[in-house]
Amino acid sequence: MSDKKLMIIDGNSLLHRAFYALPTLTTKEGLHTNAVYGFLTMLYKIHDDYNPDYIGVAFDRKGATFRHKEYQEYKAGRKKTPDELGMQFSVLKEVLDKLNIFRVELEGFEADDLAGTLAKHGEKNGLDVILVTGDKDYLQLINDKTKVLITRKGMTNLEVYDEKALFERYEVTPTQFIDLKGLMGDQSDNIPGVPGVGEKTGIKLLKQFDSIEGIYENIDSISGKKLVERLAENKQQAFMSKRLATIITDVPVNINIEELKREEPDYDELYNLYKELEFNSLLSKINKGNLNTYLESNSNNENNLIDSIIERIEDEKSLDNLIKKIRDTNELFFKIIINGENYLRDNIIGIVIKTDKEKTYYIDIKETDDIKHMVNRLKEVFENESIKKVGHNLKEDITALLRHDIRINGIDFDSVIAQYIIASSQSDYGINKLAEEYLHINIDGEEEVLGKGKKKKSFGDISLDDRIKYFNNFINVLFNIEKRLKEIIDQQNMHKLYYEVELPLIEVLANMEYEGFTVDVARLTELGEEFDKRIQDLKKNIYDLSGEEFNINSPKQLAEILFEKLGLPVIKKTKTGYSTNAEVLDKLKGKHPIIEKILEYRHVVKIKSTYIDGLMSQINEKTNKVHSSFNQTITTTGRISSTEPNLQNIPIRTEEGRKIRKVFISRNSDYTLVDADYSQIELRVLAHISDDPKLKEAFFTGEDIHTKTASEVFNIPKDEVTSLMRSRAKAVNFGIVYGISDYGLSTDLNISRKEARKYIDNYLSNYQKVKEYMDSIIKIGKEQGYVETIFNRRRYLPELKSKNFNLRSFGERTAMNTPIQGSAADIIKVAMVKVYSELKMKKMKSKLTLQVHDELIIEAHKDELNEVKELLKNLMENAIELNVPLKVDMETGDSWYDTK
DNA sequence: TACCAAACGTA
DNA sequence: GTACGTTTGGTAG
Repeated sequence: MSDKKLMIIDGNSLLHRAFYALPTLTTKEGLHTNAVYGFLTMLYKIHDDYNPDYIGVAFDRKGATFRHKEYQEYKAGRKKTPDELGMQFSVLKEVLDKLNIFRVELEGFEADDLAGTLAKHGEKNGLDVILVTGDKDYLQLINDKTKVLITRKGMTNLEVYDEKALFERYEVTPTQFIDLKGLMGDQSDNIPGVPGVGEKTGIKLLKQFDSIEGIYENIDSISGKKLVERLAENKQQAFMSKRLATIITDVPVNINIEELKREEPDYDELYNLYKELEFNSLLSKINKGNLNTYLESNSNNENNLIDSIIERIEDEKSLDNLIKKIRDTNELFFKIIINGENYLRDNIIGIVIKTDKEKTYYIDIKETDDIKHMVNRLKEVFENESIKKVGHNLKEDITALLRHDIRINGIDFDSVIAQYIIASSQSDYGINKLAEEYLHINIDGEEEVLGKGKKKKSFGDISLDDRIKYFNNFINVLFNIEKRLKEIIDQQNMHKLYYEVELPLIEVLANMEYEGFTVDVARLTELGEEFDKRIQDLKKNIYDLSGEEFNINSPKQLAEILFEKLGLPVIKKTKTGYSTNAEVLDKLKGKHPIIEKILEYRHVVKIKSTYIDGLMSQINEKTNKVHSSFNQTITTTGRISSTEPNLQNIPIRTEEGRKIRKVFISRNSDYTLVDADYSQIELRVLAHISDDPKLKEAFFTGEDIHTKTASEVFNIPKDEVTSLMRSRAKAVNFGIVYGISDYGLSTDLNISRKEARKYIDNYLSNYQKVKEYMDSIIKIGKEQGYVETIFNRRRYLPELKSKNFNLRSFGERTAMNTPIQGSAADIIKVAMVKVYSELKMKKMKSKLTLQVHDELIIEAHKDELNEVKELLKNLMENAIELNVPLKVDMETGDSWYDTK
């Protein structure tokens, strides 16, 4: 076995190299980090390549060294270290400290002397020494125990020098390398050497006479008159140069080699530091092991991390024992595992459970009988209110269990929902992401285990061992992050938001998904045929008018017809070509009869493809229902989103589109639909937040808000407001809610920017406290880095500090809009929770079916209709108390179309 | 196959 | 000007 390895790095040399090798890199605070980043990249690489047992980094100490005493001009004329590099030294040292890597510097000595001394220490202790530097002087330190790595450009390119490599390159021994430099000199250190002697002559002389001493002893036998003359003239200089070039290997420094022993980094602090330095690509380097390695190496720390023995539950007895244990601890961390993605459709194939830190339990479920049996045995546990349930995406587990007639009680924590309210802009809340952020470990996520895209596998497709490994990590991470997430939630005043809004909402959404929305399939089919006919007619019409057949769905082909073949004027361009959107086509109306046909075609095709065909493909054939997913963690503002199908964008604005709503019906004739929507909720929220007396007044008197706004903005009595004025005022109100800009309003209303500015100024001078709100929220957002809703839901807005005008302006608009949109979202969520609880408590048959941002739809049993209408209106209007009343309009009908 | 841009539906 | 999701065509791999 080879000897243990000591790696010594010249910190100064490598940081310099890295600085000049890499382009400028700064954090958003403006801290330069390119050299540190380059250094670390190289460090990780050589560390991986050589895996040293001991490691140390040497630095120069500012000020004079013994070399300056010998020769005042030493290193004179060197360019001053640029500030951008200078500042990075302390950063690097901080990182090294977190990495637990030994570093040394000493007054009066340079990094190479310290490195040389450490190298000798190492050799004496029987270690193989590896010196890492960008400085060729180190080559003199080579011997059979010691080699030198010299960086070339690109930082991670290294030349390895041992005695053999050195001789091949310079034809000298390591000691002769000092003599060579004494003769040649070194411009960068301002070492003079012997003028006229360069590498070639130097090597020739040393081959012949071995050393500078040898050369001068035999100076008479050297051929070349000029050369001899120069050598004689500069004898003293040559010897001095040799002394300057000699690396000191006995620096009086008291170091025990054991201090250099490789240790584990301070994971948490290192993680935070890398985050601060924005070294995101290095985060994964912090720990490459799997969870168990991490848990073992940290088993003593205060997080009280657990090991992860896995017990498979395969018989009645062990299941009984497990259930007993769960009753004892009163805590159930779990995940239901299904064979697919859809918890409403795909079957359960396993359950992973953790109830204390000792063990992970895995229940493998092979057949349908097993599901019934195993799941039913656990039913009492799941339904027991006093056993706290902790999960990761609990909506999935709730729906899966609903299918087995189990209603989970005692929901205590969901890590996905927690992380969402902590960081609503995040797009991936996978367990591996949480593991990385809170435990600083890398585990394989779902994508690593199952793949993605078309080739994505199901959990049933991978081996049981792999499945257990994944879910063992999964449940251990969940077990270990819960406390920390709860702390953050409390710290950020989001306790109420989490425990009274988001957490109870999970069950509400799960039930909405489970119940679904019934579709009148026959009617949908009929509509499809109708639309199909119209599409065919329009197609023919368009081909006739254009003189050729083309793909009307292709904006590219359509543009070619319109703007090249028919020569219509180009109104707008997209980044890939001509714009053909509805706005453009609208302006082309009247210039050619084809335009209107295309607009109509587009509209009809949209409805057919998205809302007829799209909807049709989502219907459960047995029940005629669609079960949309209501996602609680997508939007940055706190709204819910809906997918597969998206029931939140079913057409309403045109009669054509609105017809789609006729196919959304109640499950049977015992039920009917009740649709309740908040009137002007966002403007009411604005009135509340800004406390503007004029705006509030409108909501107390019940007058038409847009008419009122028009009379303010245009400074005329209300009864003189025309419909054009009202519609413009309506646009102003929208603009206010969206975070007004003259540019936006001008394009919306098709007026000049100046005119739009005038409207806005008029508005804001009438509603002064609204203006104060808009100004202050931007300021607050900039100062604290985030804005909040009335339930302290946060959205971070780094854009507010951007130097880019467009980005900063966007930040300002979202700062204005998010508290409004987000608070409205908070309010309707509270209403949903209250309505759901009320229906549940009263054991009513009516079901909450859909939410569309400011609107709730209930499928009401006809026997309960009046009660439902009353509680719905009541709970929505009194969901929370604002400075202004909340108003709800309500309609009943046999289809969604009829609830208008 | 995978991903993007354009277009368009909602609050 | 805010916040979303789906369909389509077109292109890059």
